[in-house]
Amino acid sequence: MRDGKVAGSSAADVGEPQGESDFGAGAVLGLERCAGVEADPSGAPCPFVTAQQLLQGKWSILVLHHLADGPLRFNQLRRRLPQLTAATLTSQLRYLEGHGMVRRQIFPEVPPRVEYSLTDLGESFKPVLDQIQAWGARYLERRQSAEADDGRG
Amino acid sequence: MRDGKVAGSSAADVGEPQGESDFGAGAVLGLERCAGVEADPSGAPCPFVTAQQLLQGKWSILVLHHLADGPLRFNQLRRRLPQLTAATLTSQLRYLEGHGMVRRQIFPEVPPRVEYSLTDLGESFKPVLDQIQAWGARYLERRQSAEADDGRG
DNA sequence: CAGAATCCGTGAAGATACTG
DNA sequence: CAGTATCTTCACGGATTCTG
Repeated sequence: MRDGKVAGSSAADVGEPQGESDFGAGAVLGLERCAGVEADPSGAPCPFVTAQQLLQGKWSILVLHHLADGPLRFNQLRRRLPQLTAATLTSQLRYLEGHGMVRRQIFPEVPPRVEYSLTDLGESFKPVLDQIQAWGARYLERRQSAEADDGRG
Repeated sequence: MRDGKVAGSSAADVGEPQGESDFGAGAVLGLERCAGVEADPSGAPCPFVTAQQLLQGKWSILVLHHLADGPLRFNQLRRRLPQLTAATLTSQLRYLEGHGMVRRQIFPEVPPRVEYSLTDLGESFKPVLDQIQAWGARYLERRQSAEADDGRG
């Protein structure tokens, strides 16, 4: 659904760069019961399912990563993710915003300006990004080794 | 493609629970150039793109998480992920195996038995899972707070 | 500059039935 | 038990067009 019409729901539409009311918009991840994870039979939702739903997308990690460097404007993000079209970027941004990961600040200037930044919850995602980067590097190293050792049947 | 016919390609088909040749099967993530990430203009592939491609799926994280607890048989995994059909699980497993994350050991016993476990590379993913869990928990906490504070518009 | 609306292609995931 | 094969669906993401 995140692709359809949302029509300016949250308070970020008023036109002032406030910084609160990031969360609690009602749009939360569809937290299933972890599909039977044994780690927490108390009935609590599974963090992994939660994370999976957020990271499911093709760009979520990338967007969050770029935003982790600091606030960015719409087209700045586009520049960093050339393969991402405006429509998709908007969807991703709205999705992340709806989940309290990203904050949207509108500056009512003459040239319209909108800045995206990580919320507190989004900031808390940084360690994940950090580990992901570390793992990715390891993966790439392994790949190098595999290439160097390629053809040894 | 990971959904189509693979017809026993890797060496894990021979019938003995060996433990090498996990990697280097040739099937590696399509490492793009990070879509213009400024963090590494040297031309190296982006770890985030790599990770994103692996985590793209709907179940990858869950499967890896369960496997992180220790080796599991096919139906053990199915039991832990009831919503996952056999076909999809097979695809996921093959996908992860092809990327060197998961090892498949076939025990040529009378009741057919196959065990899945994390490879060394898969083990190296554990920190990511750990951080994901930590973040997920934080997200859920935030959600609780938001619910408790709901309606304050 | 920033975003909305719409249509469309792809492919991952699900259901079902069959195999060894 | 541990898959495999096929069909179908549908959400994701892309291209295009239009607005303020």
